[in-house]
Amino acid sequence: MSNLNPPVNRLLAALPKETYQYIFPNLEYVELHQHQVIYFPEDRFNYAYFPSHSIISTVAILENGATTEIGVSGNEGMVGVPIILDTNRTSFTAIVQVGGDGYRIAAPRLRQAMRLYPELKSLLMDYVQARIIELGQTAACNRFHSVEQRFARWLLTVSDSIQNDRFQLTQEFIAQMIGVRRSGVSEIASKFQSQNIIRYRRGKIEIIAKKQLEASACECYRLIESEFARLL
Amino acid sequence: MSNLNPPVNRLLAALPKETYQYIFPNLEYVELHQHQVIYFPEDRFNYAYFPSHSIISTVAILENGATTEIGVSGNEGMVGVPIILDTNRTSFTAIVQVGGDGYRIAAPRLRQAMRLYPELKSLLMDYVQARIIELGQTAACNRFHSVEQRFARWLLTVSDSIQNDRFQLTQEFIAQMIGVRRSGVSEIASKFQSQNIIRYRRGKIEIIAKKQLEASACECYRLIESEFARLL
DNA sequence: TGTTATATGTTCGCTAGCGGGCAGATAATC
DNA sequence: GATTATCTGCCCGCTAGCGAACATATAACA
Repeated sequence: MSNLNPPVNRLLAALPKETYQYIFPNLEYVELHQHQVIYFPEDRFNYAYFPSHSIISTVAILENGATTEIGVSGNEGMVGVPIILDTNRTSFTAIVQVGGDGYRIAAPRLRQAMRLYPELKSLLMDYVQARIIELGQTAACNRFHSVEQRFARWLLTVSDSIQNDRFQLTQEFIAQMIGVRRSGVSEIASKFQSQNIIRYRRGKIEIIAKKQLEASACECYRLIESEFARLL
Repeated sequence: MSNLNPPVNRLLAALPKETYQYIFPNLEYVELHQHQVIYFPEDRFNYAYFPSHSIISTVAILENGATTEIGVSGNEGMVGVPIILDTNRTSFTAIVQVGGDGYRIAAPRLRQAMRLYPELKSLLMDYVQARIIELGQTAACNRFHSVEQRFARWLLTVSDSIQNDRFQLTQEFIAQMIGVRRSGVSEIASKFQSQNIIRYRRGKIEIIAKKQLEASACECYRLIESEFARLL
């Protein structure tokens, strides 16, 4: 499933060599399976996850069952912000969106490492700030941007996160991520396909014209993308 | 304008006495005027603000000028999360929503105090976590809940933040906060008024049936409210 | 190979909320 | 008191997206 190519985790890779070398032996390699739930609301956070070839989504689930994604963590990021903040609680759900592999580290170890290595701590704090900007922008995006814009943004984000133009995702799942009806996704997907922007077939999607997809996406894509790029 | 009654800032008041007594002399009393901008996107954060009798909103402004509130800071909270995270940057705008008074502290001093007093640091980290939950829930709320639900939620939140059932806000301003047309607010407001839930008149609003307003609000109100209550 | 489960295509009626504009009411100002 | 600015009420045509259902195509499996 996962080609064990260069990118381990770009966030960790942004650390100074010495720090990285301290951290690395503390990491445990893990396979992440699509739709696997990393944590439920109110769960304790025992581990922080650093995806390598995989994506973990953080989603909010409302009382009526409606869901929407509020954060994406690929190999440019991590899952477990509450650990960084030393709080251990959340009200969201984290679920593997694109299966693959990654690394995890026990919460106490990560905290200890943050105490020992100020660069790690400041990197992770910057990461939290980037996630906050992502969240705020997503709130506005959900309010004002069309399904087409959000779908385009989302495809681009996923593609960036795994650094691959192909991935496996059903329209049903995508619909839950952007918080719309499946048939809404279906309509836009077939539109994009007819414009030769994407190609897809039963859960396999390929982006073939990234530029045009960017033109269809809302400003949120660029803004958030640049926010994470700044970190790395 | 501001009745200098008990509540200074409930977040700070949640600190142990000794810590609070250290912090307090570092605070500068400030008047906050309605619509005053505390910071613009990309501004440096020179001060953290702790509202007393006032509310500061954090809003996202899109390229087309559309605005929506992504966080509310009354006397249960503060403005300047990036200072806590030691990052000093944001992409949002903070604006005084309800004028009154508050306290501010220079960013370096706050950081120094956080180093000296672990309780302060952990309180503020918990606060950041609460704000993150508020943000994520707001993102979902913006996606799924009706204008009526969001308006009701918003009125309740404002009322809680200043601990007062009356406040001064025009429909135009409210519309910008919840990200809808002014006439949308107008319609729901007159509906609530006819149901004897609120009373209003040219920018003065009064909640007269909080219970019923809660029934009209979405789950987000309770969830976020309990999140902040946990802190204090 | 036939059967079943899963993924996608498509349609239809419906409504919340938009954009925009105009009129009336109340405050503020001169 | 007269004038001007601000705030609210109301209305209309319009559309994006919903909910729900049904049909078809493809993959998985017995």
